This record gives sequence, structure tokens and C-alpha cells, in this order.
Amino acid sequence: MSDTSKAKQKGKRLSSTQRRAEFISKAIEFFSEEGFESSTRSLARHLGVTQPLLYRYFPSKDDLIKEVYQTVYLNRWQDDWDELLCNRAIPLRQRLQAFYEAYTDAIFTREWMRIFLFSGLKGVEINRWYVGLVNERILGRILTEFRVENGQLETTEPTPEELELAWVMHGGIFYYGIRKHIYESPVLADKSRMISDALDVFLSGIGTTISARKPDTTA
Amino acid sequence: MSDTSKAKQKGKRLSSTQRRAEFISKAIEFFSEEGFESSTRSLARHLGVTQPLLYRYFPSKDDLIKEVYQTVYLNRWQDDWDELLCNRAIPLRQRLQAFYEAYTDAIFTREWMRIFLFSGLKGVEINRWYVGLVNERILGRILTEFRVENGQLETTEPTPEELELAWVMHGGIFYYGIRKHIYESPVLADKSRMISDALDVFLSGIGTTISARKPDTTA
DNA sequence: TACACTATTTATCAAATGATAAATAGTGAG
DNA sequence: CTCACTATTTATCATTTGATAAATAGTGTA
Repeated sequence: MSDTSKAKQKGKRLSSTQRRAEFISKAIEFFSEEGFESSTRSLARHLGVTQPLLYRYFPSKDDLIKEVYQTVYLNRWQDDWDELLCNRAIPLRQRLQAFYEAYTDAIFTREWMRIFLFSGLKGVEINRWYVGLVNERILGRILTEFRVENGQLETTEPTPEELELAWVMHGGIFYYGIRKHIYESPVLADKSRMISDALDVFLSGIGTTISARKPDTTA
Repeated sequence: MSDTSKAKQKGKRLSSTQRRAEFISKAIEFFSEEGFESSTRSLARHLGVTQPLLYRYFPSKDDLIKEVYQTVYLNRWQDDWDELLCNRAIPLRQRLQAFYEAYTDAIFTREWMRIFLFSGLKGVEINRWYVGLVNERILGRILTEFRVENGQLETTEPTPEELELAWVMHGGIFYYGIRKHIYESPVLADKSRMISDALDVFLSGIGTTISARKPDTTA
């Protein structure tokens, strides 16, 4: 009923910037369903415009895809998550629960999960970059914060074994999203509960399992 | 240097059955790298034959792809894994370690992981079937065996929360394979150690976390 | 109203695609 | 050696694909 939706119905002349934004947003919808190998004609049909119009806004299909990546990957990270993870006024367990609820709220969508996996299979740079971001901005921090809360040396680097266990925890949570949105398989409805259990298990394990097997009392 | 490799070098006349097997095996290599949207011509080049020859062995590209699925998904499960998981003469912890080492030895290959994800994104039936297999043949059993070992009623169905926690454990281990073979990201070299830690954490958690929060003392 | 500007469409191209039919060339049986 | 058989290639088709150029049609401005 709004101005824009009426304009879209008739399919006539949107402003350049509006059109561009609409193209990217609908290209995300489209490519996340059909994969990036799908044709520009099919995409244009989905957009309700003719195929050559795409080329007035993007020099090539590849450029459009890159814009899709940018939009999907970037600006997904909320800046306050950094502070949340490192806010030592709150118990770590609470911080992690809040973080993973917010984080999974942001990325557990069919669109995001599928584009993430499609681009991962293509081995594109931005995917590798994202994995690095998870490694340093989430898992590395969690391990540091765990040390601090347990009165250990903050400066001690996490061992590879600890980092791996953090990845297994993170991957377990992430896989819930894959099962739900990629496999479309039934999952526990209560996402918070899943996160809570995963965290409990991880935090009790990182304390006992790791320290017990490889006590770094070298210093 | 062998007969077959020489024959392949000259590219001349293999027996029908040999050729067919070779096509499927190399199609797995090829599609796992390039994705199923890649062209039959490109595949033929990879095979060292001309493209129409493919159609003498498979009615259509789709039929070839189905054969690829069959070969990759089926016969991957070793029959003795069933017995291994349920062999109550051995402590559950040991059974799980042995099982997951063997299981990941079987599926943590670049080919398998990539074809699994490609087919998952396409939503093909065989992928859904496989997820069901993991659910019942691995995770359901683990939970049952855990009950038995802890003197609980074998007949009691696992709660959804328990099954979810088992999925998180399994997903965490599986994600190690994704990170290694899809993201090509560095992982802990010692896979056995990763499995061991994941299992320790899971088994200690399933006993305390779950039972503590939702004690099923209804009966 | 008339004009300039540009968003959009129509028409089109060359290359790539899945698929088929006919021609060719190894191979084994007699 | 010859001939039938079939594995393989060559030639080809109709579609689909990414992309471009030219024609058309809204829209704001004077």
C-alpha cells in the first residue's frame, strides 16, 4: 500500500539508489535459495525487471555477487558484542549466554546460513576472513576471559587444545543452525536451552578435562 | 605403470563396466571440487574423454549425479560400527572413542565433506535420509547406552534436550571436518585428542547438566 | 508545454550448455 | 585375416547464458 510497494507493482522507474538497494536485497533472497550459479535472467524475473537492467547497476554478475557478500557478511557484527564478551563486571557464564543468544539471533536465518555455506564451498576470501574473525573475536576472547575469571595469567596464550575445544563448542552451536536451516531437520525448539546446555558442558569441561590432561605448570 | 593406467594414457577402449566405474569415481572427484552445476564438457575433459561418451553410460547429467550420491553416501557405513556402539562388554567411553575415530576417518575427506554439503544445500532426499541415520543409528543409541551404563531404564526414551545435547556434541566434532576440508582452516592436528576432549566434555555434561536441570523422576 | 535526462525495455550477440545422430576405430571370435 | 560388435569421436542442434547497443518511456525543470 505504501508508495514504494505501489511503484514496484507497476514496475516503473525507481530512483537509482533505491533500485540498487532493492536489487542487492532481493539478490540475497534469490541467490541464497538457488545458489550463485543461477542465471541473471532468473534473478531478473524474481526482481520483476528485465535482465539487462541489472547491468546498468552492476558491471557484471560477479560484481553483484561481491556486493551480496559484502552486505551479508559485513555489518552483521554488533559492536556492543565486543564489550559484552569482555565486561568483567558480569560473570562469564552470563556473558556467554547473552552473547550466543544475540549472535545466533543474528546469523540463524535461512538466508545467512545458506550464503555462508555457498560462499564457503567456493572458498571466497570473505569466508576465510570471517572464520578468522570468529577465531579471534569470539573464541580467543572466551578463553582469555575464562583464564581471568579463574585467576590465571591473562597473558598466557590459549593452548591449541583449548582453542580446539572452544571450536567444538562453537561448532556444536553453529551446527544447530545448519541442521535447522540447511538440512531443515527438526531441532530443539528452545534455542536458549540448547545454548545454555552447550555452555554448561563446555565450561565444566574446559576447567576439568583440559587442565587435568595438560596442566601448564611449566612457568 | 599398470595395465589400466597405460590404457588410460592412450585413452582407448576400456571395458564397459570399467569405464562406468571410472566415470563415477572421477565424477566424484570433479563434482566435489567444482560443484554439481559444472558442465559435462568440463567433466569429460577431466576424464580425458569426449563429452558425448558420458551419455553412452548415463542417460542424463542428473542420472550421473544420482549415481555419485549413491556411491558417496551408501556403503560408507561400516556394519561393525553398529556392534561397536552397542557392545556392552566395553565401557561406553571407549566405544565412543573408537567409533568416532573410525567414523571420522571415513567421512573426513575433502570429497565426502564437500559432496555432503553441496547435496545438503540442494536439499536432496538422500541427504535428509542421512541426517535421520545419524539421529537414530548414532545419537539415539549413544543416549540409550548411556542410560544402560548408568543403571537407568533402557526403555525410557531420550528427552529432546538430551538428543539436542548429543547433536551439539556430534555437530562439534563434525564441524572440525567442515573447518578442515571446507574452510581449509587450520585445526588441531591431533584428531584423536579433539574427539577425546569432545567426548569427555559431553559425557560429564550429559550426566550433570541434563539430569540436574530436568530430572525425570516422574516414574 | 517542451525539453533534457535517465530508468527501463527490446533486440541481439557470441559462447557455453545438455543432448542426439552419425561416422570411426579398437577388439575379440571364427 | 575377416567380420561383426561396440567403445569412442566428430558433427550438430536447440537452449540458455552473460553481456552490449540501441530504442523507448517516465520524470523533473524551465
